[in-house]
Amino acid sequence: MTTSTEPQAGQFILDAVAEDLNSGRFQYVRTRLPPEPNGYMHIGHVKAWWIDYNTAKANGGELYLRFDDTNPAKEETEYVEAIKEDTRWLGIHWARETYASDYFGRLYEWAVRLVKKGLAYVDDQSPEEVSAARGTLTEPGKNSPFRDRPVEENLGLLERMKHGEFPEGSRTLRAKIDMAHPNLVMRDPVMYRILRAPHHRTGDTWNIYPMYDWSHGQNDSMEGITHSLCSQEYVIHRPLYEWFLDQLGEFKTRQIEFSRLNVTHTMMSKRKVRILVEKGIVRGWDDPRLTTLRGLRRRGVNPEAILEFVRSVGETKNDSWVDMSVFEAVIRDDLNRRSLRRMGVLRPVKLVIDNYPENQVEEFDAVNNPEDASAGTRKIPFSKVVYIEQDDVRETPPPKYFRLYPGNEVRLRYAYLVKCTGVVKDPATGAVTEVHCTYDPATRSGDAPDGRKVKSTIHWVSARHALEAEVRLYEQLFTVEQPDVGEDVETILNPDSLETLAGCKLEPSLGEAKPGDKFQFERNGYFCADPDGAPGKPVFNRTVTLRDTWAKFEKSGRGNGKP
RNA sequence: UGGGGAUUCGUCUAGUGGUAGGACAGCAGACUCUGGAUCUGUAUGCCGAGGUUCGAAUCCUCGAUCCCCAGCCA
Repeated sequence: MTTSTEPQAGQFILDAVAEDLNSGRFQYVRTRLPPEPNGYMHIGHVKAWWIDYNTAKANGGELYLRFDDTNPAKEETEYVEAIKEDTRWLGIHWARETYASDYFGRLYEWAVRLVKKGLAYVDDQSPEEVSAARGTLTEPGKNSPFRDRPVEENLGLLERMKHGEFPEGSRTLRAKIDMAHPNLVMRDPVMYRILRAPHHRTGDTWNIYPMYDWSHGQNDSMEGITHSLCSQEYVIHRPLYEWFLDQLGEFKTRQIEFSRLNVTHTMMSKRKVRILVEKGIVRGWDDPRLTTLRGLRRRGVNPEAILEFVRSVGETKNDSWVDMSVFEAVIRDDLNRRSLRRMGVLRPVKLVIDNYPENQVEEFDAVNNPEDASAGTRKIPFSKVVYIEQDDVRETPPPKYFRLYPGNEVRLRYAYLVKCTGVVKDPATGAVTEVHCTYDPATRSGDAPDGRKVKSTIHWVSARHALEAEVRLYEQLFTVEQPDVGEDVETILNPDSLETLAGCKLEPSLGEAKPGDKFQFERNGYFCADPDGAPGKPVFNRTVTLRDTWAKFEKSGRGNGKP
């Protein structure tokens, strides 16, 4: 990315890491991506992943990909593969792929050490009893009646829990810390619970599984992770992670927190995206209206743009909502530089050039990418009847409208100047069904010999050469800036988030587009071929529109003749 | 009401005792065979009140507001 060399916003993590290196606390840097394989990645994850990746890379360190698979009831191999694929697509490379479950055996030994030190105990209370005894935000909790069980008894019970002798939920192993601690996380947190679900990697080996709070920090320590970078919600867990490692006397990772990414008009949580998928509000986890990585990919967003976006919003501890327009601006910038230009008419109306020879066909050279001379040129065919956008014609033009209307002359891009001579309307609806014009043969791909100028250039596709296509236009899924998906999702959905256009007319070369190929349809926006298309029958997704000052002008009310 | 985190243009974000800067969004204009891109100009901000200081977004005091925590989720 051209902008990557600019000064970065939010460097406090890099500063902290540099401090640790200078002070000698660590001699190297190692970070980790800690996904739970229970769903697909979204753009919110990318911020965390970029920070982990960049922090390691900037310090000549390495990045581990560690799947947090401590809850077999929710996790599946399918998601492991999907996360790896998405991560590769992003261009993030990991040095090692590990799993929390790789350490189940060693973690159990560490737990036994804590039991032997009298710092953990088996609790026979039911989940309800544990909850009731936890106290509240303002009142201390009560000690479990099993809290002072002798070490030998705890050891025996823990062993029997592991061997599957007790039903789910009947017992837990808890750290013995302080039931009156003002930080609720420290009130004898559960370390192991009994779970009978088969694990996607360890099968039926285990009957007890570690809680995240018991597993995560220990895994970091075992892997020699120097910096555990995570979101703000884990600030209150840090004292617990440090307590475990202090009691164990093991390698101590430094945890640094930052705020998670929120983007307006979209929603990040896996749980809530699942609701949208299950309710059929979107067509799947890869619906182009979603900000999942698969959705963004299908929509036509390049991974480089996603990374540039999360880089550019910086890293702080502030709660924040980044405006979707910032993301769109980054997407446009990326696509503008690399997309091939093509002509595509989305809402076609026929333009008949009355003085053009009936069966004549000409070819014009068109520039593939004005931002990149090496992209070259192509030929586009021209004939007597072409399609133009309905929006490029008005029978009676509003103020400042420079396109086609009776008596006005415009340029057909790369072709001739044409002057509108009249429109044909459907008598029933009053809609313009055909437009007539005459062309000036002396203006072929150049200025008029008499030096006259036109104020507008419009795109077109030759009718007899046109390729028919379906085009899907997307807008924001939600009408509110900060959507919260609950039972009333319907009330905040944008009814126009998807508009499917059939019978769009594209220049013939687009027939060869393969799924994922991206183009700028001139004057319309950026489009990406969808896997639903077939050879000769393409389907395109609109990734993002071009900036459209005319649309803005018209929408503001100043372009429609109103004062 | 316990503990913890946070607060700089509309939105993100720099600034760490010496002219509050950038990006996006907005507005105005230039240029243009994409009303795109590009370029120029412009308005808007330090949560509040005291204090320290020649000088405070920055240091101190008091207050306000928002967010997180009462899963055998991560």
